[in-house]
Amino acid sequence: MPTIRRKSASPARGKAAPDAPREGSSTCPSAARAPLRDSPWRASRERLRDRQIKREAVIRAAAHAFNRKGYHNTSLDDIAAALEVSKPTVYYYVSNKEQLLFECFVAGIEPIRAAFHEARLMKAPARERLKAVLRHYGQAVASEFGWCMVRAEDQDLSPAMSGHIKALKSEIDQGVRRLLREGMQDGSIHACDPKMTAFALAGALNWIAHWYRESQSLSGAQIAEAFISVFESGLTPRPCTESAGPPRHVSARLAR
Amino acid sequence: MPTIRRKSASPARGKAAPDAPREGSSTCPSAARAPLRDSPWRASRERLRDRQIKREAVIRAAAHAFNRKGYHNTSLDDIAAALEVSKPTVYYYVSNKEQLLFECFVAGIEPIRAAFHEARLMKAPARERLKAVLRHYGQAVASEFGWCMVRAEDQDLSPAMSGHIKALKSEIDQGVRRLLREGMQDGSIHACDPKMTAFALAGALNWIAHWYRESQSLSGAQIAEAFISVFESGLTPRPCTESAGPPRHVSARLAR
DNA sequence: CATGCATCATACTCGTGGGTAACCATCCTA
DNA sequence: TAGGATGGTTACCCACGAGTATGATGCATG
Repeated sequence: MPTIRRKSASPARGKAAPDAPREGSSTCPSAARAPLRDSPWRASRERLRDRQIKREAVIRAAAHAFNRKGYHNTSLDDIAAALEVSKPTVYYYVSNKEQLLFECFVAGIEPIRAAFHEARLMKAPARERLKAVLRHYGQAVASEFGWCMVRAEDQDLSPAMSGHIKALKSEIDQGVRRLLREGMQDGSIHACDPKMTAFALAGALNWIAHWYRESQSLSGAQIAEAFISVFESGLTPRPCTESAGPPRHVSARLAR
Repeated sequence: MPTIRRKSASPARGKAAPDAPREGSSTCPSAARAPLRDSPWRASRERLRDRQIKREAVIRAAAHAFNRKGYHNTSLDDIAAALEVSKPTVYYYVSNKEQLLFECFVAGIEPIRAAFHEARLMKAPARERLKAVLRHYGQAVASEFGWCMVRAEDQDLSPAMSGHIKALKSEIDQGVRRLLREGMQDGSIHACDPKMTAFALAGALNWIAHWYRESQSLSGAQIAEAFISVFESGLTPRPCTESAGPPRHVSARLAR
């Protein structure tokens, strides 16, 4: 009964650099570049653009599937089926499942980075800038990529990817802390421990990804607004301020 | 990530029992029942208790592994190896992997339910009762079962288990909302949307499980305290401070 | 001693799913 | 019009891990 488990020396993994289709990734530079009506390379460029579109469709399909069934419960066959193509086609656009998750993560977190950038240009007390960021943050978490952004576990990723993701997350975290500190300095934010406060804010918003479904009656923006009003005023009633604010969260204009 | 098939690394694996982390765990049904010191069934009862202890050790080991590597990245072989037994031994104490997760979940959520029970006996404004609950909540999330409690995805579980878990989670959620409403009535809590506020509170606390590791300098209780103070007073400075206490956690550290 | 139960190990089965090899179709370019 | 890039398919490989069949061991009992 020779049923010894095959322990073939080193299976497969010999192929260094499987990095298949060299993808620029995350850049769509030559979009509205120049007309060049009938250059002989026009077709080539169009193909390239097509490819990018398809690639993004793959990413979105993956995000959708992860969103519904979780990373581990989603097979690449599922994703392929959702796109009505075969599995190798998916592999034609993305090198492996891990990268798929990573791309979803980046797609989710990018708007938040943009929000920080935008806030940096605002001329307003730090609390207002923080609020602006949190608004975008909440919407990002409620977006189709929210799940991937929030639930991408480092445990599921190679050390390299995990490192990238940690760095991006840390950037966001540090940005929130910085705004908190600035707010404490310009007097627009109550004295607090920036680290813990940032954790609390981010946690509450991140958690949206666990319960929010597109079908919900509230939009991501509305939820973000509601959360912000909670954070802003806190649970304790304010004795000598206008407490006449409407109780519902829909009162975006609660700003004092 | 090939799991090395370790063999023979455990010499004379006869007895010695696993770590056996003691800990009666609050469930000693027939403890103070009757003396019967030398009943012929005494041995039998002792075996039963031993079994219970071992079973709990399995659960703890599972929680530990899930905590570190995630549910899907933990094989039952891993858990067995951590206990220095074989896989069928694990199956001897628990029927399948799903149940293992479920048990961890219950172990994590039980203290929170207890906290609600306790709070119900308190004679204090609702805000104080809520704070008491949140304190326990935060500690539970930071506990060894926190991961399982918070990250047990319904996607990973059969509909039946998923239903149980959802029910338990909903119970907690409703409890928080109720306290919020009570607080709004007795005037100890600022007017707010109880649903959204409960989501924000639970989210912030749940998220602790994502970043907290036992090794951290802060204990679960300290973190819970810090969060509570954030929620309590909010970000906006209070003009006529009725002092919600000094700024907690003086670890200001403006470095970086 | 024999019987039965409790406990645990060895050694398997088997479905699933990530990833690949090989091959095919079409269009662009030389 | 050949030859290659591009985009896609079918059919496979195979590691992994959940779960199990079978049986060994030890201990209490009758």
